[in-house]
Order: sequence, then structure tokens, then C-alpha cells
Amino acid sequence: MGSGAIGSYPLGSGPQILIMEIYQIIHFIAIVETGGFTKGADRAAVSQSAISASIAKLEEEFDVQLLDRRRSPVVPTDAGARLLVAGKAILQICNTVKGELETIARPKVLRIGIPQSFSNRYVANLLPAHQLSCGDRGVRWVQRAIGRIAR
Amino acid sequence: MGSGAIGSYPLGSGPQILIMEIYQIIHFIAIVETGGFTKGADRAAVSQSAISASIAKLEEEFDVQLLDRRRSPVVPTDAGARLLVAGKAILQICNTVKGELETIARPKVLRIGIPQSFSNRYVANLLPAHQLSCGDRGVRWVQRAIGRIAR
DNA sequence: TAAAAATACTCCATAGGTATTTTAT
DNA sequence: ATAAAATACCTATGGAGTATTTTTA
Repeated sequence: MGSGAIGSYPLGSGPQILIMEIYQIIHFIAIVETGGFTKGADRAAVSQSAISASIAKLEEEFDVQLLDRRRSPVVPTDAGARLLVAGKAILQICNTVKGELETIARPKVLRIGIPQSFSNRYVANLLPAHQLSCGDRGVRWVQRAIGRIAR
Repeated sequence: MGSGAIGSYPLGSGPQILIMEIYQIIHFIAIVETGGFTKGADRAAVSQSAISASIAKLEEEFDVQLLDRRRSPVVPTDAGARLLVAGKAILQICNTVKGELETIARPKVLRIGIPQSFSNRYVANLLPAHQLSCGDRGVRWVQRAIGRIAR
């Protein structure tokens, strides 16, 4: 690994199959969660035809039926259920990384005024326990800010 | 959850920000792994200008510098390092789900001839231990095939 | 002065929209 | 008969290419 492949994902060499797009995942999940193409289209803020095309592409790409349209509400097939799990995981990662990068780009410094009677080291040590979503870097900055203010 | 959002990913309601595309992730990883835009473009089988545009889009999208071009080989920034991890995870999921769906679509049946002196139930029970990537469904099929052949 | 990245432009593949037809309840 | 999904057709955004101009080592 490291040269030519990421995991087993072929890069550059071999058939360059792009598999699926984020918007297709979003559309698919929207349909499953609303139970229909029309409602899903509404949820995803696209037209019914657009969302229909998305699913058609996915199903053609993987050569599997992903949704059982025979019943209402529309329900995922076995294959669809797999894709659902994977899709949610992908969107979850997208969300997380988005938040992380935003924090790195524009770190949110929480400035706290502390009475001199408080030990600022004690207060700073409380912060990591908050499990701030901004991560280590953010925490360090906050600690420094506190140090600056309370020193 | 379940109505309006996937995890915390906004769907339909709120600002519909699509964040990033699979191809951008692939391009980004290709650059990091090869240490340069030109080599990365080669690895990803696109033009240098295309891969440059991809990174530009990502950096504009997140409003962060992702790659330090000042040094050779090009190296990811802190933000880039985060994206790298997330990106690899996403591609990993894509790979996995692709394999799963392919197996569901066209299950690979391994037909095994077994001497009548063998207990076919015993042999079948050995199979799940193989941890076949095709999962339960595939295993069940194999068992059935064995039953048919050895009965 | 090379090698590499950014930029300018052009092209076209396709995501998405509207309107309509087909299908299923 | 009615609601929903598929299809036909069109438009326009933007991904990717070639050629060129900055940049940096």
C-alpha cells in the first residue's frame, strides 16, 4: 500500500471506476428515510426526476436493485440496506471533518474571565474534560487564552 | 434524528452545503502520496490543471490551506492531515460497500465436491469460520450448494 | 534556468429542471 | 381514478483538457 492504491481502492492504474457520488448517497438516504421518491426529492430539495435518476445511476453502477418500489413506503433491499449503512457512515465522516477543518480555519476562542482568587491552572485543567469538538488544538488555545487573561 | 438530518448532516432543510466530492478526495490523496501536483495528477490519471483546481476548490470550500506547496515534496498542513485521514476512511468505505454490493448482485458460489464419507453438515459448519467477505447471504448459498451436491 | 503550480480559455458530460407518460394501487 | 415513479427533452453548471503564464528552488 501507499503506492498505487489506498486500501484496495485503485488510483490511477487500472479501471478508474468512481463508484458513487456524495449527492447520490444523500438522495438515496432521503428516499429511505421518507419512504418514497417524491417525498425524498422534497427532503433533498431536488426534483422527483433528479432523485429518480440518482437511484437509477446507483442501481446501474452496482447492478443491483437498491429499493423495493412495489410497496409503500418504499423500502431498501438487502443491497440497499448495506448501502444505507455505508452512506450514513460517509456523511458522518464528511460532517466531522467539516467541523474539524472549520475549527482549524477559524479557531473559536472561548475567553473566560477568572477571579484572581482562582488558580488558573486548576481551571485550565478542567477544560479537556469538556470533550470540545474542536479537539486538542482548540483546547490548547483556550488554555493559553485563559493564561493570558488570568495571569 | 431520522427526520431532517443524518447524524448532524443537514438534509433538505437549512443550507445545503455539499462539502466535497469523491474525486476531490482522490485527487488530494494522490498528491499527498506522490508528493506533488504533477505526480499526483499522473497517479490520478487527470491533468495537472484539473488536480490543481480540485485542491483549490477544497481549500476554498473549507477556507483552509490543505497543502504546503513551499516545500518539495508537497506536504499536508494540519488541516490537510485531518482531511487525509477522513478521505482515506471514506474511500475505504466506498471500496467495502462496492465489494458487498457486487457480491449481493452476483453471488459467487463456490461449488465443492465432497466424498459421501464426509458429513456434509460438518463441512458446511466449517464455512462461516472462513470469514468470507460476501457475508451471511453468500455463506448460506454456499451451504445450500454443498447440500445439493452432497445429498 | 528548469521544474512545478497557477491561470485562461474552451469543451462537453451530466446533474437537475419541466412536462409527460407509464405504472401500481 | 389517483398517486407515484419512470421517461423524454432541455438547460446550464462545472469538471477536465490544452496552452500559457507565473512561481519557486
